Amino acid sequence: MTNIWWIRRDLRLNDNAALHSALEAGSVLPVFILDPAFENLSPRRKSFLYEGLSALDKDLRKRNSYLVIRKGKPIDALRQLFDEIKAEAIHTEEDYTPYARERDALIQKLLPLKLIQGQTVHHPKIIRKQDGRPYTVYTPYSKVWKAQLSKIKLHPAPDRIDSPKGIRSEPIPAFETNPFFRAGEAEALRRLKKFTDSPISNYADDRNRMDLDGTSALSPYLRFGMLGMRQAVNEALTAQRSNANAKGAEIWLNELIWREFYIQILYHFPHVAKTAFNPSLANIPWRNKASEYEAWKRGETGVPVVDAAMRQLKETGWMHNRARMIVASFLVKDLLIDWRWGEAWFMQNLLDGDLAANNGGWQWTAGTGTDAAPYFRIFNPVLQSAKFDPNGDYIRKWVPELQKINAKQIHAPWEYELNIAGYPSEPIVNREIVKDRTLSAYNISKEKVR
DNA sequence: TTTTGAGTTGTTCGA
DNA sequence: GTCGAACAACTCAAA
Repeated sequence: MTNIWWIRRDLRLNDNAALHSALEAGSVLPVFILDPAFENLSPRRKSFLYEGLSALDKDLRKRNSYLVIRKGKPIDALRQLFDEIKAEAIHTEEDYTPYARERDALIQKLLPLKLIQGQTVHHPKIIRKQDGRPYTVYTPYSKVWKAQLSKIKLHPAPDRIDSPKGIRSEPIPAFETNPFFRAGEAEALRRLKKFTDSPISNYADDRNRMDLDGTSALSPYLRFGMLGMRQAVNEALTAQRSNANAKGAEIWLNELIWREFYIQILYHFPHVAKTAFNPSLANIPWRNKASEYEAWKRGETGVPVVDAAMRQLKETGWMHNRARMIVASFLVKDLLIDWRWGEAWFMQNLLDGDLAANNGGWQWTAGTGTDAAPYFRIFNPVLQSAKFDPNGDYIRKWVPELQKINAKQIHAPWEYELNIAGYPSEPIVNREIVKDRTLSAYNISKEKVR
């Protein structure tokens, strides 16, 4: 009997729990469904997915199998396919977003759908406080997460996958290769090795430097499961045992745990997808000036580090983590634009756009999220720029208009009478008014609830 | 129930 | 240039 391996966010053969489960049951048909819900993703992001599917198909063909693509609502496509091949069951990696949970619950009523845990190390419902409620603070959560970690034994990629022949498949949609991020499992593993070979040793310091390749840049691969979370954690644990890498590995492991923390937050508090986690900050009177939002999206705010980061996003589909915080703080605190506007833009454009992590990050910056937002957490983009891009190399790379500006002047060119062709002479907002304006808007929301 | 210690990622100011 | 303190008040988690 044939079992369907329904691929969603696990485009890999190594350590794939759903594939493993399907293989134990018999012959396996790998299936990916092009859901109309993908339509509003950026072309770059869709390309990353399609290239990933193409890479997966090639890997499957080396193992006597192939990828079947179907289009439409998953429930319809699966019922059709299920009848067509007289399948025994559908095995799939459990996904925890509200959309996925609703979709899968509906399908489970009609078809034998087996949800296999694999997206996270710990299932989001496992880690709880003594009183049984989920954690809402990262540090105690992470301690328990680590304490409950047992030895990770990875499932190797299967040598051979036997699949029924000749099942109809849609073609993989055309895609453009992204020179900054090639998709696929082989590329993910290459990057993982490259990162743990070297940058991880300086990760503690360099991960914040926008001008260096100090981060793992694995997020797009983790997002689509071209690399599994367990594989990444396993590497972090291995690196922790080496003297040179121990500190960096510990910090990297914590970053990985942040991923699971936010997956868990979304799982237990699905309202965060729509509104503030903290109810007292759900009624901030945003300014929401559309022209400023557009300038932010285009990278034309007149603040070099913000513009560089926004252009990096547009050109590559990825943004350095430090830069994400800076542009988010600028949109929310300096322009007083609803964090959900920024969240939506990131979601559309980031290759790694993931509801849980993206929402968690935005709510954190906005101060509406799980940790209490100290009033003083308003980033000064000029200071951040000077600190984390000291020579201005990151800015020059993405904002060609500033190519000739020196390291001293590049962070705040408006302070020098430079007259730069094609670049705003002043930032779109005067920072002197920002702090008061933002704090009073936040206080209005707090008072409404009180 | 009460108490206690702690909480990712900053900025500004003055010594 | 460097350093430490102040910036508020609140909620969470555990004892």
